[in-house]
Amino acid sequence: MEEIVSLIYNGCRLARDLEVNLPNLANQPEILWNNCHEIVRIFTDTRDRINAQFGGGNQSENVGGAMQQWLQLVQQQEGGSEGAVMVPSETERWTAGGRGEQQLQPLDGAVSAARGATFQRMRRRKDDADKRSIRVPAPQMGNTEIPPEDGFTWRKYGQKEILGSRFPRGYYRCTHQKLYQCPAKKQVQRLDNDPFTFEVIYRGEHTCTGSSTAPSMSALPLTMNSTQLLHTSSTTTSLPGSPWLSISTQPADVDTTNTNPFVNMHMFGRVDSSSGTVAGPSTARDVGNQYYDEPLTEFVDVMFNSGSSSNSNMDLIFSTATEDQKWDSGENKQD
DNA sequence: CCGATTTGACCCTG
DNA sequence: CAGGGTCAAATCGG
Repeated sequence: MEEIVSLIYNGCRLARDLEVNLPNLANQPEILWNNCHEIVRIFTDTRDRINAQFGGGNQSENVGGAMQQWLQLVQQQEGGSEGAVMVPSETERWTAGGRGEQQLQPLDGAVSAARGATFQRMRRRKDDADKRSIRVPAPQMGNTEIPPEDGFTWRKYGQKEILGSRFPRGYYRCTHQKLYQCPAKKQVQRLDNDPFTFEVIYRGEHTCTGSSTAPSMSALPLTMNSTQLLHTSSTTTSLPGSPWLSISTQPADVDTTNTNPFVNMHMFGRVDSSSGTVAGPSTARDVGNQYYDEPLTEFVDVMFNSGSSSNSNMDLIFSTATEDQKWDSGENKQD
């Protein structure tokens, strides 16, 4: 067991080092490739060991179940210590940077007559209380054009050139809007002065997450700074949370009474409620407040939950070399 | 065939 | 009236 923990720890450390050194390695693809390979190798090895140790099969479900059991044990050992298992409700998390909710309103006749719609579309403007603005770094490898994943599936319904902005703004709504009347929407736009950063404005809250067919995972952190981000996504849909995942390998970040380094893996979120200026992509942003830790259980859910998504999350986390290559080849989908 | 994306037009807000 | 948000037809892709 300790061996596995050590492996994971090493992998995380390597990933972090790689991220820190990314700017220096940008024009040294071979080193970059080797580093990525090493990380993948470690995690693949870890997966195999976990499979061997926890229950015979080699499928990711086994890993997930066993891991969850193990984590429950760990958490029991931790006792009810503060910060260990407190799961903020989804609503609390989603409203961290703002408040209010959004309901469909009955329309007045004129609009529906013109549009043949049954409900008047919601139109709220800038000072909308329901608006949460965050900034997330764009992926620095692979396709840097796509907005980062946040664990939900979004459907794009519009794109507009914005006056004074170099980049268009994309409009997304929750894929389950129709099915569950989920009012969640988001706008994604690159920052003019920092093309490696997306500004994402969330409106409305997800009402679809309680359903068994809706994404089973709960909302992930709204944002984090670039040094905490592991970029893995190369698609625009349904990678449940992985790029938002941040694994801290620095015990100082969390409760140092933990003796198990793996227990120090948390997810961090930071709500950007300000609209401060933005530094470059590799600089820590000075806009934050309100750090909060995601509990380990939730992290594991994200990693191992085999529930709703067609993708095996385990496969995502412990991607093989072939998956790896998608990172490099998955780019250039854009206009 | 069905769901997602694109894109021009429509319409509301400031 | 300008700019921004949304609709919906056309198109794309699995």
